[in-house]
Amino acid sequence: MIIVINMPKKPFIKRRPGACRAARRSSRRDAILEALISGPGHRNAEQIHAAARKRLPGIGIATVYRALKFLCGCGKISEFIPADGVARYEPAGSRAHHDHLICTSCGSFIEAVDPEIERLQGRLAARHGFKLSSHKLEIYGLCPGCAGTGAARNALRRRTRKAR
Amino acid sequence: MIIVINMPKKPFIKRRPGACRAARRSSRRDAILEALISGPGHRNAEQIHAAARKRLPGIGIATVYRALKFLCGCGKISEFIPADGVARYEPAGSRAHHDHLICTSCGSFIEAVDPEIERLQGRLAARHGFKLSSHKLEIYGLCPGCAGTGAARNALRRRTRKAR
DNA sequence: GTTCTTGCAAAGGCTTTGCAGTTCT
DNA sequence: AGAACTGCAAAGCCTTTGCAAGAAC
Repeated sequence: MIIVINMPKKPFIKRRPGACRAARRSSRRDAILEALISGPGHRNAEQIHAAARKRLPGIGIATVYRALKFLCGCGKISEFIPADGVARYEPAGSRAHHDHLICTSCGSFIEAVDPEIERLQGRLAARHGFKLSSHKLEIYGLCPGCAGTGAARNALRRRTRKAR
Repeated sequence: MIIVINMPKKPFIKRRPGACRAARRSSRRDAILEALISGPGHRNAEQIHAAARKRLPGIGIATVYRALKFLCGCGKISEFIPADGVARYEPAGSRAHHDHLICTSCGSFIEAVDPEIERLQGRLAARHGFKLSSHKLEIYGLCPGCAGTGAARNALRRRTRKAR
């Protein structure tokens, strides 16, 4: 698979006249971004490292961390840090913004979004004089699979139907 | 200041018949909880350690971490982990649930809550078959003080007035 | 006396950084 | 050639854990 990566051709950070800090194309970053795009979302640095290693066996973990930071800075990927404190990454742009439903039993993530909540967040920020730039909503609970008894599942199903 | 701490008198975790794991009263936990209650919210373990040290100079950082975990388990305090990955703590119960507006410039936290957002979160969870147990909403942006130019501040003020 | 708590130091997990060599422009 | 990128190992940070000593019940 070939992925158009569209790295910045122009310097993306200027520090001082002498040091231009132009970003260069690099096979490692390509491999990392490819690995990120072609695999499942919500993976941590270690998992992305493992995936990138399949493409470029010698790639080091430090390079992965540096690339992830770089790609975040470029806006090509986005970082998200759940309650366990371990950063997860996912491609940005390719998918719309979403929040996360996180199962406290099996650890799985579900992506979800509610336009009305999004809107109300803006209102809440404005109400406190905040200039909103981003937000993170994480909902913890039990996923349908872990919710337990059949009774509980049925109750859930009923509520779900109603909400839709 | 004297604070009624109301530690569990009964065992709060049972492991096996022999080992009862009853929680015992301890001056360290008292000091840590007092420090937490009497100071500002949203402090990390290190800051709480410093505050507790003023009451009990010899107290160790490990004890602080253990006490914070214990107090979370008791439900006396609540933990919250923002995007920097460093846990913050605040007394629970004394104040209602709230979300956080976090300034990306000066790092300050503002507590806020929107009942409608709370309600919609329940709906969103139900829609995906999730049995909601808790949630975390963090809104990142610029606080009024950091919002920059007077023009930006005025714009904010205008929007704020409107939202109210 | 048994069980829980504590301080210290060591270790743990995740992430960043220093450095010397390599690659890109 | 100059500047950025890389791998490795070491260090950093926050947090947890092992252990022997102390305190509570």
